[in-house]
Parts: sequence; structure tokens; C-alpha cells
Amino acid sequence: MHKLKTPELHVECSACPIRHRAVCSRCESDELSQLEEIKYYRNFQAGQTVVWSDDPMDFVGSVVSGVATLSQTMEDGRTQMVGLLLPSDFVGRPGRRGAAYDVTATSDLVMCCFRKKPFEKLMTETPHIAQRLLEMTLDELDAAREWMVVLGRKTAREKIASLLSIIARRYAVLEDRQSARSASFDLPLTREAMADYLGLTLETVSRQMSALKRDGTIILEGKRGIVVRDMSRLIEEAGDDSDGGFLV
Amino acid sequence: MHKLKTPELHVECSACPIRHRAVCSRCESDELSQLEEIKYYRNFQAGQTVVWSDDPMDFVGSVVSGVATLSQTMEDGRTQMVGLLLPSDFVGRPGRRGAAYDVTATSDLVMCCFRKKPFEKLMTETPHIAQRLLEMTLDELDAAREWMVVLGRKTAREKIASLLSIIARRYAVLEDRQSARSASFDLPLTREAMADYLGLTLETVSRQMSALKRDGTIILEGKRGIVVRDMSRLIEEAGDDSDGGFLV
DNA sequence: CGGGACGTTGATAAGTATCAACGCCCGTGG
DNA sequence: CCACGGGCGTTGATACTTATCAACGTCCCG
Repeated sequence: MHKLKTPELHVECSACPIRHRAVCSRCESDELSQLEEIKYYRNFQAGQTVVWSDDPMDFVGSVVSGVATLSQTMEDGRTQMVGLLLPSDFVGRPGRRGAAYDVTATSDLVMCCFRKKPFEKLMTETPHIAQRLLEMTLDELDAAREWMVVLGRKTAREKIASLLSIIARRYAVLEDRQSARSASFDLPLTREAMADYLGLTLETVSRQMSALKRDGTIILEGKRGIVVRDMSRLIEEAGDDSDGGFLV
Repeated sequence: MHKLKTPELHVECSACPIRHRAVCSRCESDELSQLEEIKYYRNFQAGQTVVWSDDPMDFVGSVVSGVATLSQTMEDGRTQMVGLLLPSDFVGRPGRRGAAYDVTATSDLVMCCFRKKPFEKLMTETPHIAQRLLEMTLDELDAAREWMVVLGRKTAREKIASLLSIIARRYAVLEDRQSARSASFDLPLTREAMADYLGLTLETVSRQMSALKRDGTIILEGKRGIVVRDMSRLIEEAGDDSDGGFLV
């Protein structure tokens, strides 16, 4: 499907693109060099599975570039995505043996991994890592709860608008363009993946995307390209009282 | 509505019913006595609001007894419950000024509170508290994600069965009766609160409760009393592949 | 006795899922 | 080089689940 990229063998932490957002962001240079010793990079192609739910997982790590999803599948095949992992997001849980969810790369993906045992040891020794991990986990908990509102109470149209504005917001933060009125980005998800995220069918996703396009809220450029002329309008469509961090 | 109970003025941490489950569970006796100094109890009547979303919140704390809910309300009044707080659960986020959600007592409630500033200071000094808080937050994140599957992919009947089995499980854990085949408990929620938790209307909740009763999966004793003769049957109705921790 | 909170049940409407057909794009192999 | 096929997306017709609107019942308290 895609060509195999040559893995980047090793990047200095100090030159790392997620240096000041990831789990290591609070570390001093000596702590960083300890991490440097136990870290290694892994590359995944779009579509590849990083780990399967319940498989033993002997590492934790950060997304350096690309996008991955966390999802859970019921016995009969219904699946629900429970997390979207963008650069700087953390994967894996210290103190647990197996993975709790399927982790799948939806684009080519680079991860910075730490073997779990040494990472756990480091965590008990360097509070800066544990502190940052707590902070990130609390943020993820907030995001999960925000998503519960989307899943439980929003209409299909609002769900789509919510997903688009969350992705736009997260890219804006990563690229430091948070105050822009407009946004354009490539959707890192197929219609089916969007459906799994939103608790809808792919047909409903497709129809609502068409509807938002017809109404001029978004412009579609090819299958994946999204242009949002007016973020505040999209946020309005999402039915949020909060502006989602835009235009504060 | 209910009589005001005389507050328990002070309980020794060592005699506290949630001593070994709450955020303090890892603490040594000297750490416990530091917590003892900054703690105070607050009582709430059923129906009372503990804090409103976005209100300043100068404390964090643990539920000692009773039940509370975390919920979020959209501009137009739609509300979604995003958490159910049972004894030993933690409320509030260190490092944030305002509350993120409405916290409401759904039964008479006793909370063990810590003023936020001293608690945050203590957290940086005693890793046992931060460690336990990280662990609890990761558990909550898992619970939130499990709930996303319920909200996004389950039918009304499965949602009701899921809620009942989660409540049964949590009570069983609190009371150390985890391996019982049957369970009976009082629902700490009205039909409307259940609906807000499940992303349904109260009418649908009522109908599905009646259906589960008609089919013999549950027995209703009055409005709130629930008897589950066979937990495995309820879990089957919930559509879970995991048994939710029962009958392992 | 009246009123209000809570719960149940019924009739109907609305939103979304399901089943099905079709279009586009791109890579592969004859 | 072109035809084929598969992955992905769109659109339509219809079915089904759940929401909405409404009536009524029960219990408890003033």
C-alpha cells in the first residue's frame, strides 16, 4: 500500500518535535539523557496494528508523528473508537501487563517507545515524569468525558461537526495557529473510522458530511481534504457551549 | 426533603471506611497525619449540588459515603452524566481552578475534603499520594472509555443492563462480595438520572426496565430496589465480552 | 384532601440503521 | 496500454429503534 520508510534510527531528545508537549516535557537534561538510554523508535505503516487488545505490551511510548486510534470491539463486531492519538500523545499504561485496546496506525506513524520495566523504574525516581503523566492522564480523562457528551447527547450532524472541530483544534495547537478563524487539514480517518469514533454508521457519516458541504460549513477537497472557512460556524454546528479552545 | 443530619465532626483516618481504597490508601501513618491536619468533612443532602461547573473550587476530596454524579449540560439543556461517584472516588482536579462539571449528591453524601493548595503542596512532597492519584485517574479513564462503548454502540436494553451490572459490581467490590452469583441493591439514581447517564430518555429507561423485569432478568422491589438473581445473565444482556470483573 | 415528585404506559413522529446500487480512483496484471 | 478489481465514498429506499407528546398511577408530605 505505501512504501516502507527507512526508520529514523535515533533522534536526539533535544531536537525532538514533541519535546515540550510529550510525557518528557518537564524533564531536565539529565533526566532526558536517562530516557534517551531506554528509548527506541518504531515505524508503522498506515493501516498497521500497533498492538491488539489483551496482547502483552512490554513498552509504553509517545506518538512522534502520524495518527493512531484506540478502539474496542464487542463480541459481535461492533466497534467503538475510544481515543485518537496525535503527536505527543502517550500510549500504554504503566503498571498493567496487557493492552486494554486495539491501537491502530491510521497514517504512517512514528512512535518513541520505552521498555516498560525501565520506564516504570524511572517514573518512581523522577517525579517530573510521573507529574507530567498525571497531568496528561487528567487531560485525557477530560477529553473522554467531553466525548461522552458527544456520543450520548448529540445528533449525527453535531457529532460530525464536533469531530471536525476537535481535529482542527488539535492540529492548530500542534502548529501554533490557535487563533486562526479558518482551518484546513487532511482528515486522518476514513468514513468508517469516523463512524466508529462517533457511534454512527459510515453511511450516516457520509450523508452528514455532504450536508455540511451543501450548507457551506465545510469544503471538501478530494476525499480527505477539509477546509473550514469559519471555525466559529463549525463550532456552532457542534452545539458546544464551550468554544473548544478556539477564539478565546 | 430530608432531615439535616448532624455532621460527623471528625473521624480518625485510621478508622475511615475508605482508608484502603481512596487517594490516601498508600500513605504511611506519618503521611496520614499530615492529611489529617488539612482535612475536613462536608455533608450534603440528597439532591444538593456539591459544586457547579465552572465555579471556583478550592478543595478536592473523596466520597466517604453516599453517591454523587458528575454531569455536563449543553446550552439547550441536554445533559449527559460523565461519572458516577461512589465511596472512595476522588473529586476535583489538582492544578485547575474551576470545576469542570456539575457535581450533585444523589443520596445523602459525606465527603472528606482537603483544601486544594495544601493538598497540592502535599502531593509534591509525598509521592504516595501522587502515585495513588495517577492510578485512580488511569482507572477512571478506563471506566470512561468503557462507558464510551456503552454510549456509542449499545442498544437501549444493553445500556440498562450495563448500568445495572456496573453498579452491582462496584457495590460488590466495596462490600467484598465479588464472587456472588446474585446481587441486590438500591439504585442510587432516578429514572431521569439513569437516562442522563445512558444517553436515553427517561421513558425509554422506564420501558426497558419493565422489559428486563418482564423477562425475569431483574426483580423490582419498589422504585429503587433491584434484585439480580443471576449476574451472568445480566452481563449477557449487557452485551459485554468482558464479564466486568464478576465471576472471574 | 391537594399537590408535586417520580414512574409507567400508549400513540405517533423523527432520526438513524440497514440493504442495495453505483461512482471514482488507483494499482495490478494480462 | 487498457481492463479489471478492490478500497473507499456517495446516494436512495425502506425498516427499525428511540424520542416526543400525552395521559395516568402511586406515593409521600404538607
